Amino acid sequence: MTETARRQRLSPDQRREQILVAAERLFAERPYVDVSTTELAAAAGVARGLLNHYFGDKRALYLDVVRRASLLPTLEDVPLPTGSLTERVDAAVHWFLGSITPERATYLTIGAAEGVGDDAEVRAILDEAHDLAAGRVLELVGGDPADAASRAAIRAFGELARGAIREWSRAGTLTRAQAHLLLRESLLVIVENVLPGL
Amino acid sequence: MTETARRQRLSPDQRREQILVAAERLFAERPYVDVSTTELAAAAGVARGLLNHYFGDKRALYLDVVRRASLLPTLEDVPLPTGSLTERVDAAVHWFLGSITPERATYLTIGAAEGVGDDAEVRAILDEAHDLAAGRVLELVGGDPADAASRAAIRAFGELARGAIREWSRAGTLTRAQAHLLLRESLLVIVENVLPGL
DNA sequence: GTCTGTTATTGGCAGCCTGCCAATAGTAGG
DNA sequence: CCTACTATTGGCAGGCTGCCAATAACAGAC
Repeated sequence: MTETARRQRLSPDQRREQILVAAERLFAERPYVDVSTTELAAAAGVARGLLNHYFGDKRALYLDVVRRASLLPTLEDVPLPTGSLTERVDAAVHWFLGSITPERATYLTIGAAEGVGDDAEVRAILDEAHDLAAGRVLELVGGDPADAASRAAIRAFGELARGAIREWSRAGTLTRAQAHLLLRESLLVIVENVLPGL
Repeated sequence: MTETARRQRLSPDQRREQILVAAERLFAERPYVDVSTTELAAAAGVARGLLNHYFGDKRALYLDVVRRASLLPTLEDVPLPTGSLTERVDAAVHWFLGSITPERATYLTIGAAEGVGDDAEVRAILDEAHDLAAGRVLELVGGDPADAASRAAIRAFGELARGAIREWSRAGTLTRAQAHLLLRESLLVIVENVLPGL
C-alpha cells in the first residue's frame, strides 16, 4: 500500500526547497493553525523531525514561506522611468498590476493585504517588502525616495493598489482596466497635489 | 496564596461579556496561536471548560472577538451629507479618521488591514464590515451605493484609508493632517474622475 | 428560614500536536 | 570494499484542546 518511499538522501538545499514548496502550497490553502507539522512533513514526503532540523520551528518555517512570497513581486524588473509624468505614473501602475500573475495572486494578496496568520514578526516582513515597493514607485514617478513622508504616502497608496488588485483578481468586481484607471488617477493626484504639501 | 475566587454564578450574558473582554485584550497583544485557552480562561477568571460551553470552540471565540471589533467603526453616527462635493468628501474622510480612537487603533487596524490570524472566515467578516463602510462613504459623497463597480472602487479606497491611518496612528510617519490631505485628494479624484468612467 | 430544582460552573480524561534527541542508514572518499 | 560523515528517521515528554459527568450557586416555593 504505502509507497514507503525508501529513505532518500538529498542535498540540504534541495530538501529545504522541497519542503518550502510543499509548505507554500499548504499554507496558501489553509490558515496556519489548521496545518499540522505532520501534514507538512507528509506533503513534503519527509519525516516530521526533519522540519525542525532544517527550520527549527513550525513558526520559522512559516516565516520563511512568507518571506519568500513577499519578495516575489519586488524582484520583477522595473521599466525605465522616462516620458511625461502621466506616462511614468502609468508605467508604475502597470508594473504594480503586472507583478501579479493570476496564480500568485492568491498568495500575494493574502500575504499582502490580509496576513495569513500574522503578528508583529510577519508584519515586519511584509512592511519591509511594501516599503521596498513604495521606494520603487517613488523612483518611477520622480519623487524623492529618501523623504519619509513621501514614502509613507506611497506606502499607503500601496494598500490602495493591493485593494484594487484584490477587487480585480479575486472578487472580479473590477476589470483590470478599471483597476488601472483607479490607480492611475489616484497616484497622479497624489504625486501632483499631495506629496508637495507634505 | 491563590485568591481561589470562590465559584461565582453570573448571568450568561455577563459571563459571555466578561470572557469576550478578556479575550479581546489577549488577542490584541499576541497572535492567535500563542494565546492558549488556559490563558484565556485565567484572564477571564474562569475555568477553561466554560469557554467551550459559551463559545464552543477557541476559534469561534476568536471569530466573535473579530466580529465585534469589526463592527465598532460602522456603529458611529454618520454626519449629514450636505454642502458641496468637497465638503462632503471632507466629511467622509473625517468620519473615517474619526472612527479611530488612539486605543482602538491597535485593534482596529490590526483587524482591518492586517488580520490577526485569519483565513477565509475571518476575511468574510472583515470584508462585510469594509463593504458596509464603503456603502456609507458612497452615500456621503453622493454616489450610488447600489452600483457594484463604484462600491468596489470605494472598498479599494478603504484600503488606502486604513493604510493612511496606520501610517498616522501607529507608525507616526504621517500627521493626521497629512493623512487627511492624502485621503481627501484621493477620494475627490476618485469620485470626480473614476466613478463616472466605470 | 429551609428546602429543592435548575443550570452555571468546574475538573479531569483522552487524543493530538509540537519540539527534542538519540539511533539509523545513505553516500562519498580513501 | 569499507569507513566516516551527516542527512534522515522514529519515538518520547510536555502542553494544549474539546468533551462530559459531577458539583454547587442561586431563585423561588413553602
